[in-house]
Amino acid sequence: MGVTKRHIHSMRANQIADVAKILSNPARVAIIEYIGDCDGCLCQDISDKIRLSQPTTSQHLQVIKRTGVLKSQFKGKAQYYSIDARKWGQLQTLFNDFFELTKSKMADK
Amino acid sequence: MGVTKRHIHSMRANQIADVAKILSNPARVAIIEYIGDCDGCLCQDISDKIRLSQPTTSQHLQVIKRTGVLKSQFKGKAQYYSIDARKWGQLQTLFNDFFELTKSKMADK
DNA sequence: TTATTTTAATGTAATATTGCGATATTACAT
DNA sequence: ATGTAATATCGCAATATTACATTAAAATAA
Repeated sequence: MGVTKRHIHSMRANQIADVAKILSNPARVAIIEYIGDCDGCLCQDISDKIRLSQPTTSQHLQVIKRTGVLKSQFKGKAQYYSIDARKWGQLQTLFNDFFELTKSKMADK
Repeated sequence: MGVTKRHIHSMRANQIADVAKILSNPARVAIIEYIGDCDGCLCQDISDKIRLSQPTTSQHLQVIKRTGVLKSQFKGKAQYYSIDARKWGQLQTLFNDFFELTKSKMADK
């Protein structure tokens, strides 16, 4: 078939999967790492840095953007990307809670 | 093209992507949640619980197993799955470090 | 042995993802 | 208006993923 049956799972499971999907490609991980390094950076810079073409880089940026974790600020024709700290913290909490909950279940046994 | 260019990224970026890939499907998140609930459970039980066919469930279990986070113990014909607490802790650390590092970079700005 | 139960493997179909070239769009400068 | 630079979008080819039916294998029970 090939299509994920989202509707049969809990909202929480889908939520975690959605966030994990952002990080499930090394290019996107590298992009996030790089954006952290520079104080607002351009698509072209990111593209050069991670050594993927501009269209590919732009596409990955859109994927990350969809989750609301990316902010972008226009300065003329250029667009400076940065990470939304508040949203980033939320994702961290979501993940960490999942890891902790699973761990605490194990401790009971 | 369609194939991820792993080789152009850092080992760390690939590592994070590999772990995230496990959690990037809600069925696998649900499986991990359920395995936490029961003290060792069968493939068939998991399949019933998450409402996916036995082959599909088995396949997802293999994907999770590849990362070493799943333990399985045979008792006769049945195979009881459980989560390796030590490995689970390692994955949590990997993720949390990544989130923290990215966050700390933001704080500098 | 044979039957049953449980899990894994195989084959197949549908869909999603990845990456790029070509092109479009956007914003500014001249 | 025209040129230039930075991004985004489109369309494609290659590959990966998802899900299931069927079949095989392994272990036990009868």
